[in-house]
Amino acid sequence: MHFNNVSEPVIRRMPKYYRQLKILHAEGVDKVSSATLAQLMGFSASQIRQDFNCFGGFGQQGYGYSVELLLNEITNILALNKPYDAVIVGAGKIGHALANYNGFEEEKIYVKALFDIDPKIIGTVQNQKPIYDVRELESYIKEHEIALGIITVNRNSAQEVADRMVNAGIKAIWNFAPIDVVAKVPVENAHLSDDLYVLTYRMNND
Amino acid sequence: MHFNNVSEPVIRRMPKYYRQLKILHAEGVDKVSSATLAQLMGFSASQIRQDFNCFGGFGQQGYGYSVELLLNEITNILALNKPYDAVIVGAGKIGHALANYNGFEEEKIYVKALFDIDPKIIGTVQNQKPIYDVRELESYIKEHEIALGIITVNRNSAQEVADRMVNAGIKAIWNFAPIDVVAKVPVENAHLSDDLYVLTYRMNND
DNA sequence: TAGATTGTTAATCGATTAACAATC
DNA sequence: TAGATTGTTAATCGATTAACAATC
Repeated sequence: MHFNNVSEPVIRRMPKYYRQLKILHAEGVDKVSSATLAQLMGFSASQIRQDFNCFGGFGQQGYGYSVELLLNEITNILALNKPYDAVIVGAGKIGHALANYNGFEEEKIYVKALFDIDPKIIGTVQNQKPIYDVRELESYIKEHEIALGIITVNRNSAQEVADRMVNAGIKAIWNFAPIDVVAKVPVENAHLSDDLYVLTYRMNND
Repeated sequence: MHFNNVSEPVIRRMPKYYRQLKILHAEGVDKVSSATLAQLMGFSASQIRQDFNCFGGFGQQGYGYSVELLLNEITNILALNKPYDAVIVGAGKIGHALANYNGFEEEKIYVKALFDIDPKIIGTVQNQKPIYDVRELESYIKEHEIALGIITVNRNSAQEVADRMVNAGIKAIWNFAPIDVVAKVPVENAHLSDDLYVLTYRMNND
């Protein structure tokens, strides 16, 4: 699959459709119209139809959309139909929280190992996840064909870690350090506190 | 301060300016032009000037922007010039990771307590943060005039916790449960995995 | 068939970029 | 003063919404 000319806002809405359709599917709903989905999600029906039609026509005139079929299509679009192995660099609180988040395995994203520089925790296993010396990062990524690199180190080391991940052949980076990491592979910079500042803004300006 | 008609995209860029200006300020830079900032941040100079002028004219023709003055203005706009007390409901891994995140106190956001339903941890203190019975949530919020409620429970309890927070007088909600929480106060739903799915999409479609 | 709802084109709306006069 | 850069208006671009023919 290769979709070109799909705009950023459309891509960002796809995970939201995915979540909503999983809920409908779990509830046993088997068809949904763009109008119903619009009401559930707070989008316009028109936008929903436009969005889906960026990837092909998944509906049926006069009927609507089959929840199961649409969910399958979106699963494929988001490439969540296959497993991904991941590593986390930075075995601090956030690293461990992510390592133990159950939602990942539900989507076949498997955190295989954590990496750190602290000799006190290197070599230990926490919640079935081994913690290795970060010096072994490149060889581990290569040997285990790790696709996803998760960065939970401090802001000073984040870019260096990203560079090393890319050199070792990682396919995408999810960065939680409060800095914009740059790489030639796809990157998502989480920037949690940006959302928090939007909250403080709204608390005082709404 | 009350700014109306500031569009969503502009609001979402303000934290990014804030971060960049803090860096420049820490580096001792004392003036910056929209062109320089544009280059640093990957925005257009025109957009930067438009954004700032939503809130007032902070620059000087022929000179540019004073880093310190601009940082102060944006700090005020984001209302980060005063302290906020916060509580976290859900003392699991993510709850603890957030409770111990140093970046908060840097912005005068103080996590005063965590709440949980697990009798095994209720009454304990972890990293200087007490864990209380969630039944005490409302009275604690009222008594300590807590402004910010952070939700790190599972998806089934998140909306109920949000409702209880609002009833107790909380001013804003930051939700990490994988569901859209709705409230009459400002809410940010983190939805971390949405970003992850954008990564899997891009891994396969770029 | 008639009713419903999609797929898709056209119209509108809003956000970004360009341009330039104001002015430091 | 001359050069630089803002603040702001106008032009462009892109995203959303409206409309409706196609069709199940």
